[in-house]
Amino acid sequence: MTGSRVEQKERTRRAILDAALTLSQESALVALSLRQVAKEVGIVPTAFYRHFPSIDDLGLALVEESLDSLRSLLRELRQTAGSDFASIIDGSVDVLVHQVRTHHAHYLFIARERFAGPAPVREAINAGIGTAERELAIDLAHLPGTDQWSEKDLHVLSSLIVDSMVSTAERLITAGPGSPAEQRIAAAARTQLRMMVIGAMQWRSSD
Amino acid sequence: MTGSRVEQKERTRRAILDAALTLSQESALVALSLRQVAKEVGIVPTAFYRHFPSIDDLGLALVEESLDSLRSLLRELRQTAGSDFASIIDGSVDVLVHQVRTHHAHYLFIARERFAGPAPVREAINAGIGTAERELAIDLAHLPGTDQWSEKDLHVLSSLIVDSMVSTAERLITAGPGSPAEQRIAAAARTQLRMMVIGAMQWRSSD
DNA sequence: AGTTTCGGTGTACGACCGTACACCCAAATC
DNA sequence: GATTTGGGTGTACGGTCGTACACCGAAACT
Repeated sequence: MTGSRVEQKERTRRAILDAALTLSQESALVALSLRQVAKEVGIVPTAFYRHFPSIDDLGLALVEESLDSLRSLLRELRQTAGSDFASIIDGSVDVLVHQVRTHHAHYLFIARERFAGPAPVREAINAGIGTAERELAIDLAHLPGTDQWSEKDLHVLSSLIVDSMVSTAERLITAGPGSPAEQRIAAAARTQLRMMVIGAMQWRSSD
Repeated sequence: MTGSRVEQKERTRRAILDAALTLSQESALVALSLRQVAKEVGIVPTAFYRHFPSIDDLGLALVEESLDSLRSLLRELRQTAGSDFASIIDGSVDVLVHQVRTHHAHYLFIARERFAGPAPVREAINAGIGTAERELAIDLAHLPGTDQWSEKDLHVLSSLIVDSMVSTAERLITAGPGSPAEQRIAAAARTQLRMMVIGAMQWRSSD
């Protein structure tokens, strides 16, 4: 085993996080025991405390990690340029599908713990989604046609879009990466986004 | 204690279901122990088996009960008539808010267990939501303006609306019944539904 | 009236849980 | 080279878990 002491510690910490993420995929965070994680990692139960004060703190670290995936998704979405709405939508859905595929465990974790997790975990996740809605609202304000929208309406549209994306992500998770349903779900998400954009563009004029 | 033996048994069964629903509101179904439930009901742990073969079967019974609430919501929504779209939307959101208020525990249970519950529970819940989408699609087909929509597009719109309602319900749950946020969430839901309807009405003509 | 049925009781077992405590030993520090 | 540091070990404790088993007593049945 190579490496200095701090490298070794970091490696064990990572192993604990990975084991916890793997184990929490079947079942849930509340049903995760310190001893299960320790056994999976290959250390004795008490050694766990060298890295985390409690299982709850492990859970919180897992949320941070999963929210990192979410934030990278948002970053990638913002960079998804396109000449028209249609290509922006297509690109965004592609990004979503790809991200859910490559960070499947993280998004499954978020979906699971958003409502079922411990209170601090739930709050952290909902704060992350709230941030996504607020950032999207800012982006929407820079789009043509939303010049004289109220801030409230901007946020309502933003949360509508984010909700739809979250639902799509959840569907993608339960469908499983690479499944035949994946393409169907992606196609439906594109259509839904188009409908929403059309509705939004007509909004002020018919209000 | 009045009542025949079958009445008494039914009363205890109800007490078990109520206790389980109450206990599962903090934490989750997987973190629910037979002994906790028995203690809450006031019976000895082994007496539990006189009513359910296992905790999982209790969970399944709880899902059925919660899905009954969901079905009653759908029934009520279908009866929400109105002369125009605006009044149908307003009435529907009122029904949703009222249902989530009066059956708070059931909808919290559904939100929690939809992704975090045991596999049979998850499947039952998603089947219930799928049914809602299909029924809404049928209703949408009877509305003016959707004459020449494809079946697929009908279902895409239907799932968009249902997703939005589910998200609204989840928001209402976490906001808590009677909270100041409730009115804000309801108002946002109305706006979202209006945007979706506008988008849908323009759909074919711009496709 | 005698018998059966059955919801609820009480005890008991082994498995797993979190965690306190004393200990070991190699890397890091001096 | 002597000392300190700290990740990992092994044992041990009290608590909770699901569940098997024998038993009780009143309602239900014959």
